[in-house]
This record gives sequence, C-alpha cells and structure tokens, in this order.
Amino acid sequence: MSVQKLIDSLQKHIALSAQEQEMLDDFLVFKIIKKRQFLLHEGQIAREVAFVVSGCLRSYSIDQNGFEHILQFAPTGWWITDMYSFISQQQTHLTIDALMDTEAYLLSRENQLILFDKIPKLERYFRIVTENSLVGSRQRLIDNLSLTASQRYGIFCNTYPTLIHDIPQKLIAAYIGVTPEFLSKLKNGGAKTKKS
Amino acid sequence: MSVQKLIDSLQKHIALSAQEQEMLDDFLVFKIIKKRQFLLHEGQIAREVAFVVSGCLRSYSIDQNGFEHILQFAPTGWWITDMYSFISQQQTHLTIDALMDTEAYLLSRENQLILFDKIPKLERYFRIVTENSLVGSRQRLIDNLSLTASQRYGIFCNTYPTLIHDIPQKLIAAYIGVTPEFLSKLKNGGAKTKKS
DNA sequence: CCCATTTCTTAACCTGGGTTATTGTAAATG
DNA sequence: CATTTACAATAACCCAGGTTAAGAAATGGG
Repeated sequence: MSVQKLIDSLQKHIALSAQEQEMLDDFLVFKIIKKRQFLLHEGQIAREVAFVVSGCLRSYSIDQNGFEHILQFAPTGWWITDMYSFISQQQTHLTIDALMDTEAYLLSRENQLILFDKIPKLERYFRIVTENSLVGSRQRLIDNLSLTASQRYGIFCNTYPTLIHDIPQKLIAAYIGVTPEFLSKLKNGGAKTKKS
Repeated sequence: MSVQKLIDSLQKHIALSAQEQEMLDDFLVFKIIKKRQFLLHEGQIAREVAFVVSGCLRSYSIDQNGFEHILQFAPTGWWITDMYSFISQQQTHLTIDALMDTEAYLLSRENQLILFDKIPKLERYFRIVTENSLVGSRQRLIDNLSLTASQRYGIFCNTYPTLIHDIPQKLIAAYIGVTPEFLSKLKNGGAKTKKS
C-alpha cells in the first residue's frame, strides 16, 4: 500500500497507533495526476494539501509579463499546496501541476482541522513540517539576496539531486531566478573570454 | 502588565483560561534590549523565540562581502527568532538586534516544547503563527523573483507603514534587496517612466 | 518512422541596478 | 556645543544578467 510512504513520514516525528492510522486513512483521498495535468489553477481555492508518493509536482506563479517563477518542487515524500489559499480559503495566485505522472494523497483543510482535534499528534506533525518549510523558504530568500546565479545553481543541484536530470533545464532556470538563456550561458559559455 | 499584549495575540486564535495564562507566564522571561544591542549573534544558538511588546527587532544575515540582508523586522506584536537554529539547536548564521529600545518576552525552545504537552492549544497557536510566517516568506520570495526594486519598495511601505519614518533608509534597502545608493536614486532622481 | 513542437545553445546588444567616490547633513557622544 | 560617527544624495562609470533572434537538438504524438 502506497499510503505506507505517508505513514513513514509521520513516524519520523510522531507515533501513531494502528487505529489512528486507519482513521487518518479515511480522511485521505488518493489521486493520480498525469504529466502536465493541474492540481490547482490560479483563481481556484486550494482546498487540499498534497503528499507526493511518486512522481513530482511543482507550484509556481505567473508574473505580469507571463514569466513563471517556481516556488517549490515536490518529489516523493514532500507536501505541497498554496499555503495562503489553503489556510485562508481565498483564491490562489499560484498554479500547481505535474512534471511527470504523479501519485499523491490529498488532505482537505476541512479534514485536516477535524483530525487536529481528534488526533493532536497530527497537529504536532504539521507544526513540525511547517517549521521546516519556513526554514527552507527563509534560506532560499537569503540565497536569492546574497548569492550569484551560478552559486544558486549549485545549491539547486544539492537540494534536488534526483530532479536535475529528469526535468527540463528551463524549469531549473525558473526556480533559481534567471532566464533559460542565461542558465545555458552559465553551464556552457561559463567563462567570458572577450574578443579585444 | 505588558504581558497582556502577548495574551491578546494568543486570544485571536485560541482561548486560554486564567490558570493557563498564569502557567504560560511562568515560562516566559521579560527582557529589555536597548538600541543596537544583540539578542542573537552569528555562531550562537537561538535558544529562544522573542515576542516584541514595544520597539523593534530585526534579523539579518551577512554575506561573504560583508553586506547585510534583512530577513525580518519585528515591531510590536511580532515573533522573531532564527527558526533554523531554534528548532535544530545548531549554530545560527543570523544576527538579531534592536533598532530601538525594545521590550520583549522570551520563550525558550525547551519551555515551548514542555508547554506544547501541557497546553495543546499553545501548539495550535504556534502552528497557526508558523503557517502565517510561511505565507509571508513565500510571498516575499515571489516578490523578489517577479517585481522591480521600485515595486518592492512600494510593498515595503504597505507592509511596515509604522517603520518607514522611524528607521534609516539603508535598512529598507537591505530589506528590499538593493544598495542604499540605488534606493536613493529610486526615491529622488527616479526619472524612469514606468507603466504598472 | 516522420513531422511538429518544445527545449537548448549561441551571439550581439541592452538595462536595472551595483560600485566608487565626493560632498553635505543629521545625530549620537563627550 | 563641538566633534566624531553615521546617514543621505548625487554622479560617472561598470557589470551581471535580460532581450531578441535564429538555428540545432531533443521529444513526442499519430
């Protein structure tokens, strides 16, 4: 059963009885998102948070000029949603789609809040997951403020080693915050010998 | 009693009995941080999280070239710490200091975890506060990836209206991610026609 | 297997914002 | 109230990274 991957993630932080695991299972919805399909579209409301069992999702925003900026990749074992829309139940400005065929468990905010009351340990688990997400987000902010594009590329390779050969390079560019042309220049051209 | 400001913040999200408020109070330490004094220094461990009652703190990192990048301002009613160091109890790469004389309540991670067991509602409160911080951090990432310096300056003015006339302009520059010289150019010279 | 579409590379040129330097001014400190 | 010390403004020049364009390589659907 693929729900085991989720249970494993939980057990790293909390201990759930068999009964509690069953109850949790009743609140989850299993979903397959095929490559290029959307899980969340700008203007909708993020009713649920997704736990990726296999494949990979991403969340991104589209700016005034039509450029995509990727906020998060979610390969196996990661949670993803638009936290703003999820907690406020207001319209999202993000889009979430699948980079490849993906299996995920969905937990609605409604059910999540019910579970927090029934199984307080789950509130602890999500408190910890959210703390860790905040650390990651803040670190990325610092990186964007203090590092060059080439240094950020290096960090990307360390953070998502499994992804680097599996996704188009332009998505990496949209994550580290440069144009695909410039990332290409970084990787190949590299040094900038100039004709006199 | 200035602890009332903290209680008010709590009551927005949870309901605490008088007894529980008293217990919480026992775990807090009141501290005055004078202007320019440090609450946390690079290399230390963030043993506690601070709730600002009056004044203003900030957290920032210093890059390889000695430039400061401000992650967060914490005026009255805000929590601040280095979440990475706070949850892992590893050495911090951030610095926290006071922009003006500041009163704050400190809660150690140790005590926080004890309180989470004794008063589960407090775990809920911090789960919510952390969710909101994550939303803010992610939004700022998007802003840094998609907006111009001048647009980010506009957003700063909306986010921290009280601060804008109370702190040196170079700190605003260190927050929005430009040099003080360029921010000065933006505000005065400007001279760039911009259509939004 | 072929054609269409998407992705990657290269290259010439452009610009938002950085660097360095100078001068003037406000505000702590004695 | 004088003197350090920190802050802001301005300007000339510089560069990391963006823009535009166009061809080459990879991918994918029928």
